[in-house]
Amino acid sequence: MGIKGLTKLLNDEAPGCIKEAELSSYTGRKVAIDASMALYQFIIAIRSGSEGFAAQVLTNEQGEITSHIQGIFNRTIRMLTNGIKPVYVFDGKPPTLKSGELAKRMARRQEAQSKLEAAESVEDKEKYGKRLTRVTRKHSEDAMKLLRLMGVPVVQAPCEAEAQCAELARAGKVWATGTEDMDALCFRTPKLLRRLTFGAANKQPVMEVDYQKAIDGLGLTYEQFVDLCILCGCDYTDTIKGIGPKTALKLVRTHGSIANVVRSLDKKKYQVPAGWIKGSNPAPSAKPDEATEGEDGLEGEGASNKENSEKNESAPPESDEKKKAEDAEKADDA
DNA sequence: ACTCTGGGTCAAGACGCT
DNA sequence: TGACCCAGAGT
DNA sequence: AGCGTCC
Repeated sequence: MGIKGLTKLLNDEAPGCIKEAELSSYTGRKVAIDASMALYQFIIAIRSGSEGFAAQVLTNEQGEITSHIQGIFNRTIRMLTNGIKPVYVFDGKPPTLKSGELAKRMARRQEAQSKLEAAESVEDKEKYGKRLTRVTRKHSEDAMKLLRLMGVPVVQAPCEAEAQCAELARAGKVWATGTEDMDALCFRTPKLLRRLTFGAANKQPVMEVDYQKAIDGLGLTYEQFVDLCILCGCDYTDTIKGIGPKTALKLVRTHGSIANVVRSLDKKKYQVPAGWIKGSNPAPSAKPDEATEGEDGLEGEGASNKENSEKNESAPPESDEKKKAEDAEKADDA
């Protein structure tokens, strides 16, 4: 996923929305985390790197992967001891809008598959092996079980995890979304935290993005911001050749909406992909049942964040969210 | 000359001992 | 996937 | 900081 070049664009055009802070300044906060994303990173990264052989994931006696368990266990412990309260959100059914992108991924997957079979060198084998890595249903269930046993709240999202994270944040159930993926901003998470890790070799500070300051800084409404993201290139649509972040921002500012932008484009110069955005913008509303209500202005989260520390009521936030989402169908990979 | 896009690359966790 | 670098196209 | 280990 991800919006191509959004970080850089925000840095250039709305610098006020990004700030860096020490981990300690987040103690006491609840943070929603996209679990599938984390699991994927762990499975990619946690390997026994024997020299001369392709690095292997950790497994149990049955040959089942355990890297994700190592990873999520350590990280969660680390967060808890640092006073951060994670809420892990698991993906549900992928939105149908995304099917195009998913098909592309499948194609890339198969390409990697065949390249792996043809691979000679250790490096190639490793490279293509990693490219084949996926988070399966089983991995998610392992993680859920572990987290429940640890007493850490788990949420099953009806659809995309990032969307549910943002929704939890908007509802004040958590203070922020912790992710590397800027998509969460499109779902209006009031705060987005990047690099929320606690490695002993503490590399870089936490990066905090404020949603309200971001759209204010860009001078856009929420709808325009979504339009901008679509133009920049996201998971839901193809892009228009020749239009990147900079010009996309310029165009949206000038024309007000994506529909107007498309209308005013010189079609000879820019090829608009077939079947592109019709009239109204299809905001990636990823919560079929949940997010549609409560569309009204939910002010005050972004600006007056300091007071929110008291928002952490003693009860874990999972109870009602979970119920609603429990029956949602899950994506599974064959 | 400058700005931007696009296509390539690479790396991707966390611990504890030294 | 995202960050980065470099090449090339466009302004 | 670097490096081996985690299964």
